[in-house]
Amino acid sequence: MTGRPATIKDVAASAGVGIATVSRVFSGSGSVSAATRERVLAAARDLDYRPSALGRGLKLRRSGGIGLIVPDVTDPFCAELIAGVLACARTLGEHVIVDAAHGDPSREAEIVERLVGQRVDGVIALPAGAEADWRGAARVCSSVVFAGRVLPGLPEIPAVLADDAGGVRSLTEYLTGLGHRRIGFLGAAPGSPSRVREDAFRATLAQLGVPVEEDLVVAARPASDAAYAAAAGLLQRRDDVTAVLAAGHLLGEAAVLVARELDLRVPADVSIAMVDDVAWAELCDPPLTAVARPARDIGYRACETLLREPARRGRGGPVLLPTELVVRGSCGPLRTARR
Amino acid sequence: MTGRPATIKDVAASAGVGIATVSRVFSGSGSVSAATRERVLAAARDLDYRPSALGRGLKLRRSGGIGLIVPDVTDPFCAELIAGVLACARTLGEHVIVDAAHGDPSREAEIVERLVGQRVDGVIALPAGAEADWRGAARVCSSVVFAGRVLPGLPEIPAVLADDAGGVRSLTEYLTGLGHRRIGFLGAAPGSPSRVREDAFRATLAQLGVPVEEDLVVAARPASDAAYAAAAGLLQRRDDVTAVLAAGHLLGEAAVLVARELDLRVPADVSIAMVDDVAWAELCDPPLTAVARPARDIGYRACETLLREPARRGRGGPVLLPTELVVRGSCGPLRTARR
DNA sequence: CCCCTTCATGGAAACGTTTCCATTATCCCC
DNA sequence: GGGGATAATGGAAACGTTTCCATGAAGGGG
Repeated sequence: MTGRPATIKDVAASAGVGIATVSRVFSGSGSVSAATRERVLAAARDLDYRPSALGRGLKLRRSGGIGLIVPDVTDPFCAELIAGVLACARTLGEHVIVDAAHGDPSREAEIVERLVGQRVDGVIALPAGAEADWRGAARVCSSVVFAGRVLPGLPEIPAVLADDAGGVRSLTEYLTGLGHRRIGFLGAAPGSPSRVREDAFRATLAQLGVPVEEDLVVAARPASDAAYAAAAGLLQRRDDVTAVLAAGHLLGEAAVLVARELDLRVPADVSIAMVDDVAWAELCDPPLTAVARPARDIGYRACETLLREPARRGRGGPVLLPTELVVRGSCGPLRTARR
Repeated sequence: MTGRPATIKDVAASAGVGIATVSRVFSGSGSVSAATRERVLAAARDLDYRPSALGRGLKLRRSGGIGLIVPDVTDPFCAELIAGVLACARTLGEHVIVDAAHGDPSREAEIVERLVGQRVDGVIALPAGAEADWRGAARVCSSVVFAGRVLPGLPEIPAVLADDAGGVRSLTEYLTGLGHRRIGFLGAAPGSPSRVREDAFRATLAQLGVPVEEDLVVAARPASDAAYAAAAGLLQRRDDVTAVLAAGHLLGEAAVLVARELDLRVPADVSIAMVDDVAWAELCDPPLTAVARPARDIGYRACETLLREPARRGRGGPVLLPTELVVRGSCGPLRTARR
C-alpha cells in the first residue's frame, strides 16, 4: 500500500488515455471531452494521484515558490511582514520559503544561493548586507525586491519601505511640541546599513531650530543587552534628558526597563516614544506612544511588486508606505527639573 | 547576458568532460581526479552555474525541503517555534516552506495538499483540525510530525509538545498556595481540539480539595475581542474572584486590559497569571507571572524527529518538554475583600 | 609478463511533467 | 456530398539532474 506515489503514467494507463490527456486535465490547458475528464479524475482519485511539482517545475523552469529572507522571524515587525507576504503569495498560488539570516551577511548570502538553486520565482528580502549576490540573483533566474530596508549601492533593486523618515519626523515634532528640547535618541549601530532615522531626527530638530547635542545621540547594536546598555548610559550620563526617542522596539523596551530601574516616572520624569508599534506598547504602563510601520502592507506590496508588476518594478524609486503616529500616555509636557 | 541559467551540460562542454563527471564534482559522490575537479569548478564559476534543485529533486524524488504549518506566524509562540524549526533545518541542509492556516481546517487541508504536491521531505504542523489528510500525507510521500498540539484520533502521528498540563498545574498550585480559592479560568473555546489545560486546572483544584465553580471557568475563541469579552464578563459577573489564570497570552492580555479598565489593582485586587511567557509579560506593570513553554525547543525537536529519527518516530507517545514557572509581580497573597 | 583490482571517466536511461505536432473523427455550410 | 475548420487525442521530445554500467588505463603481485 505504501508504494510510490502514482505518476501521470499510472493515471493514464488506469484511465485508458495518453499521458498528454491527463496533463491537460490537470493543467487546465487544451481541450478534453467531459467524459474523458471524468474518467481521468476518477482514476486519479483512485490512485491518490497528485501532480509532482518537481516534474512540473523542471519542465516549466520555475518552482512556483518565492523566497523570503528576514533577520529574525521572532521579531514582531518581521513576523507581520512575513504574514503580509504569505497573504499575497496565497492569492497568487505561490508558496514561500522562509529563512532567517540573523543579521549575518554571509549567512544571508548562503540563503540567497540556496534559493537561486531552488529556482524560486523571486526573492523578497529585508536585507542584512551587501555580501549576497543580489544583482546576480535578480539576473540569473529570479527577481529580487527589498522590503522594509534598502541597501546602499543597489538602486536598481525595487523596494517597498515604510516612510521611516516621516515617522521619526512626526515623533520628533510631537516631542518638541510638548516642549522637550533635550531629547535623547537611541539609534542603530554605526555599521548599520541605513541611518535614515537618525538623519530624520537631526534634520527635524535643525528645522525646528533646536540644537542637536551629539552627546544625546547614541547607537546600539540590535540586541537586547546592547540596547539596555545604551539606554542606561544615556539616562545616567545625562539627568537633564526629558524625553527619549527610541528608533526601534528593542531600544524602546530598553528605555522602559531602564526608566523603571532608575525609578523615573513616565511621563512625569521622562517621556518615552518609539518607532514600531508592537503589541506590548499598549500593555505597558503607561502605554507607549509609538510610530506604527505598516509591516503587513509592506510584505504584501513587496510580494505584489515581485510577482504582479514585473513591468513597473523599480521604476520611480522605492515605494514608500506611510507610518502612523499612535499617541498614548508615555509622553507628557516638559517639566522644569527631572529630579 | 541574461541568457538562461547554465546547465550541467554547458559546464561539461566548457570543461571538456562528460556530464556525469560534473555531477560527481557537485554531488560529491564518486571519484574525480583533482585536476578534472579544478577544471570543472573553474568552468562552473565562469558560467555562473548553480545546480538546479528541480532536476536534482526530480531524479531523487524529494525536494530537500520541509513544510511547516502554523496557525499564525505573528503569534509569538508560533514565531519561536518557526525559529526552532529553521535552526534545525539549517543544520540538516533543508529549506522550510512556511504557511499559516489561521485556524481554518479547510485552509490547512489545502496547504497540506500543496506541500505533498511539492514532494516535501516532511511536514511539521501545529494543527488546526482533522480535515486535512494527515494520514495520507504521512503515507504518500512524506512524514508528519505535530508540534505544540496534537489532534485526537491520530495517535500514530508523532508529536512534540509542551507539558501543558504540568504548566497549568504549577500555576494553579502557585495561586492556590497564595491562598486563592476563587480562581477564574480563561480557557479555549469549546470547539478547540484539546482541553488539556482546562482539564489540568480542574484536576489540580480537585486534588487540592478546592471546589471548582463552573461559573468561574469561561471559554473564548482565540481572538482578541472574544478574549476581552470573556475576561470582562468574568470579572464583572464575579467581583469575588481574587485571581485569574489565563490559558494563553491573548487571554492574559485581555485580563490585564480588563483589570486596568475596571480599575483593579494588580495584584492587590486581583492576581493574574498566564500560560506563555511572551515578551510583554516582563514589560507590563506589574510584570506578569507566566508559565514559559519551550517553543523554540519544540520546533527544533519536531524537526529532528522528522528528519533525523525516522526509526524512533512515534514510538512511546508524544515527546513532552517541560515548562517553567516564571514568577514575577502580578500575583500576591489573598486579601479578604476585593472592593 | 599477465591477470586482477582499482580508479577515472563517459554514455545513456531514468525521474514526472508540459507541449508541440500529427492523426483521426466530427461537424457545418455551401 | 465534399472540403475545410475544429475538437479530441496520443506520441515523443524536451527540462536538468543522478546513477548504473561499460570502457580504458594504470598499477601490483605472483
